[in-house]
Amino acid sequence: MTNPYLDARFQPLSGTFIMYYLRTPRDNLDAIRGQLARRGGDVPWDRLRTLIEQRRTLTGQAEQLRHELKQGSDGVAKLKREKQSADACMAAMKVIGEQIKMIEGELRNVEEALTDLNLRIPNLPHSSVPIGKDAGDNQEARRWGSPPLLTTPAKSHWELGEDLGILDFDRAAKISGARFAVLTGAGARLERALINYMLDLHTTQHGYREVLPPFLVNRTSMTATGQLPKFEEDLFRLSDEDYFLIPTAEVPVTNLHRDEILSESALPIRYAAYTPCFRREAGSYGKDTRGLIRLHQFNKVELVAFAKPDQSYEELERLTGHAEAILQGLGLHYQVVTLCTGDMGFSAAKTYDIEVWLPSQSQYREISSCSNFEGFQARRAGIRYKDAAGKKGQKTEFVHTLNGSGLAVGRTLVAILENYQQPDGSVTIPEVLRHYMGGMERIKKE
RNA sequence: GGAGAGGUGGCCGAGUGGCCGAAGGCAGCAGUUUGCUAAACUGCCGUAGGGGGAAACUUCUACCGAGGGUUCAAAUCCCUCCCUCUCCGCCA
Repeated sequence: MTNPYLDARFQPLSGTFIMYYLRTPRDNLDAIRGQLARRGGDVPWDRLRTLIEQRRTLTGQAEQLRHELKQGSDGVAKLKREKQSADACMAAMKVIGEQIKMIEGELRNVEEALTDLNLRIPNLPHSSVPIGKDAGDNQEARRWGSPPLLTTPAKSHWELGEDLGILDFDRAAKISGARFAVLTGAGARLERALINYMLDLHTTQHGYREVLPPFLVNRTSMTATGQLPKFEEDLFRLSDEDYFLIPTAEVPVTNLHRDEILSESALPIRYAAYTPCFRREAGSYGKDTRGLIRLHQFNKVELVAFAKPDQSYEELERLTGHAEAILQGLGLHYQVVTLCTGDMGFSAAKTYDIEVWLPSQSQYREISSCSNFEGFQARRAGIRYKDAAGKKGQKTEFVHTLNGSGLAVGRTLVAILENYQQPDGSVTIPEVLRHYMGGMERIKKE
């Protein structure tokens, strides 16, 4: 049995990951089982338990034998130095060596099975997360602003955009296919203005360091943040190389510190990154087929944070607030909801979604998702921290990782078109964006 | 794509089969000393897992890019892969 996630073509996941992950379930398998039951899902607990037992037994045997081998080999060296015959000892050690190989073979099989299984177990929800089975059980946390007062029936963003000549879906379909869009003229510039506005606000007002990462990443990175092994069908992958197009900047940016030990004084570390995002959208046939809401490629400014465990929930509130600040600056009405256990993503311990008001649909649509992953990604990625001074007794611990969209740029553009539409079909540009638009105040038909 | 050189602890850098978890140096930490931030000296100073101990600590195992192999014994020998650097080609 081969495990592609430990494939030697790429850096395998660190030993740290494997050991920790195997250990936790053993210590409190039942507690974890209980917590996990709240999010539904299926974990083969008996098989897990058996594998853990097997691993423990085999590891003990292997260590004992290796110890004997080491002693014996040292004995051989000593005998040879004293010009005595070591043949008997060498023969005995050869037997032990063979036993070790056998046991290590079994151990490898058990560890691969265990690793693969562990990688497919979702994160435990935080105690403050409401229990529920789907989006209907999410809880509204707060609302900001109010819907715009439109004097005419609200047009959809694709009608507005196509009428204004700034959105072109037909040509996008010709060049690429369904679920792609072309922005032109003031539309392209508005998208770029939004990216700049968001990055500028986060880097100058909110304390984030800007990052421009690769958009293609390897399998190990995808596994570390939790997209793999379970969700490969959601990703675009190159056929000739084992590279994946990132579905979010969370992947490259979180992996920035993979297999590193950060100094405690450096925390929290905050990054803001603009990247395009690529998603297969498998299984979403028929949903949001028109417009910019659900595309195979879209732009996003992502916020990523690494925090000490005792500060990560404070950080989640702060990060969510930073995403909200963008919407407030743009004057867009939104609500924040706390996702219930059944609606949360695989890797998250707690998630807030920010949903912006879309007049044409008379509903709130997700524009940001802010999550605390606690140690889930950090364990998979081997991201730890330690006191800078390296004082005695200072334990290296896993950091908590967080991230959130700040914001999804395409959907923000949608919200602006729809919320700022005028009776004549033009669109007013929010104040804060005007200097990024060369002073333009309104998008009119060209 | 072609040719070559390399990957050792936070960093630099020794180490071509056993006495090597790894010399030495730098940085860091603790302390001593000199009437000041500078210097000298001494000690400590990787990660993970298991056992023992209240703890300081101790003991076992693994790790010298990754994986496999040879051997009683591998940082050291062999194979595969990944990565980095230099030169040529190509290209933004």
